[in-house]
Amino acid sequence: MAAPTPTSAETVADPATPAFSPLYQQIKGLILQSLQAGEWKPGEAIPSEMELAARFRVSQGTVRKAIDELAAENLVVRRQGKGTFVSTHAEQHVRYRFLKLVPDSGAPEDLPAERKVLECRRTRASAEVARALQLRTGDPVVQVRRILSFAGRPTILEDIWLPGNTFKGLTAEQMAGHQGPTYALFELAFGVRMVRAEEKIRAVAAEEPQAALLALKAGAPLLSVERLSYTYNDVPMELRRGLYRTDGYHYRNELS
Amino acid sequence: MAAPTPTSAETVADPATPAFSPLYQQIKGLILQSLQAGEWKPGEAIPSEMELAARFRVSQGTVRKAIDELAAENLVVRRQGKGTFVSTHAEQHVRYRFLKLVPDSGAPEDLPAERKVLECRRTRASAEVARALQLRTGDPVVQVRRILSFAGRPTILEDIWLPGNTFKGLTAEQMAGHQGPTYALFELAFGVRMVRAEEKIRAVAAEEPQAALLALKAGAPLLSVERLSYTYNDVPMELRRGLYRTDGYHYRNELS
DNA sequence: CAGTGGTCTAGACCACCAA
DNA sequence: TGGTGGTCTAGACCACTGC
Repeated sequence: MAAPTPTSAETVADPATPAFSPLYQQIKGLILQSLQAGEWKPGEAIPSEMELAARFRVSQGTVRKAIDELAAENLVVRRQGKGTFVSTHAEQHVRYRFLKLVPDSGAPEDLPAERKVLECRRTRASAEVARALQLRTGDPVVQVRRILSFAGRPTILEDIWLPGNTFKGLTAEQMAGHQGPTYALFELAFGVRMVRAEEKIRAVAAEEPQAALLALKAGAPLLSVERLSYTYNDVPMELRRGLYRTDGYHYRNELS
Repeated sequence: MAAPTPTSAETVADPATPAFSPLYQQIKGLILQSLQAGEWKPGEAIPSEMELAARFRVSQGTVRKAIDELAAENLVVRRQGKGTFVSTHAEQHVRYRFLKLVPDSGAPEDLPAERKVLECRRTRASAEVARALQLRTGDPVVQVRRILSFAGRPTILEDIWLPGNTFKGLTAEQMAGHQGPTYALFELAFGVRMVRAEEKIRAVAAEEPQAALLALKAGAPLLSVERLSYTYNDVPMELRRGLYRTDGYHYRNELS
């Protein structure tokens, strides 16, 4: 910008933005819009800081601070000398970004989670599922039930609910056959990027239908992990309820 | 610094720092040293950015970036118009910084955790405890066992192990009688600030001695939360093993 | 080598807070 | 009112990457 009025909103390229907030926040918002509009696909590079600075008519430092925040939220990844890239669940250095279950014996290793899809069908949202996914009760949803095995042993029994409209046409074959994390499949096949998630964790006793699937006796303690995943703009896009065996594995968390 | 050699280490005030890293990282290290040396106590303000810039002979922007990182790690808290303050577990806006158990029914509320100390004694480190706390087997440790009750119901049974030398003289009366979080007591009485922690979470079945203390039948599922807390410099200072009831409460976690 | 992100500076001004 | 953190700029140089 030419005139020294850094805090005024109107100086920004896109006049539709009404916010009165720091310039870098507005820039962040604009980049975010391009991100969710799909202007740059997951794994691709976004324009360089200089380009963005020119596009938005602000200094490089301001763009930099905007991207800093996006990087802190794991929406983009910076690579020195190369550029800034849209985050993706594929080719993530940590194979499973949202899975915090690790073997008791040190390193997460490769965890070549074998997937077995038990069920994948269109159904209607229960009241509980509807509330979580911000749908109406009875709206179409896709439900998937599967078992993940580590080192040949069934370890996680998972139920997944997805909004039926967005995930129209998801098949058991896709869920079973794809490479890499399931969230990578969602990116490629449905253009849905899970950006953050909240988990509610409880200890529960295995009940009979599930216990058998995990090769356990009824009553055995299991970790119940209920995960609600969000895309951009805090839109919930997936509800997951996992039952984790924690003999030999544990859920690892870092606090600060 | 006068000459434009920003990346060289020797230009920094304290010549003892050998690192070859960005200037702001070195500054961060120096502030960190003052922090752990107790130059500023928890809750107190650290010098202003301008003062620190003058002390270290760098620009305000460089100090700023150093403090940014410290703030991101929750070691200090910035308050616009007032200053930057050393973090403390007392007067934390979230009463319990490391406790992620919340009631199923929405708001964390006040959670007036009633504490009942069952045991507080000096003993010797088992192999397992010694390994976690980086002591030798048989070294003196203080062990505390207590029950936390929420809304009058015993909910958490906790065993705590602390290095005996640092926590010499910790009494059951202190553990029971202090105001606010236990970590605030540790700051005040022993000058130990817990800065980050790692947790390993498992589902276990309640065994007999513990089940009774939590008013449960043996075999009931419990969340086992093993927490290793660190002070500055990644020195482990506390091992905690909690058994959480998760009927009515859950462990809440955010992923990104 | 050119292009990218990363660091550092110096100076201006803003927003907030307390006396 | 003066001091604090917060924002923004413009320009210089460094470190890494790939051609």
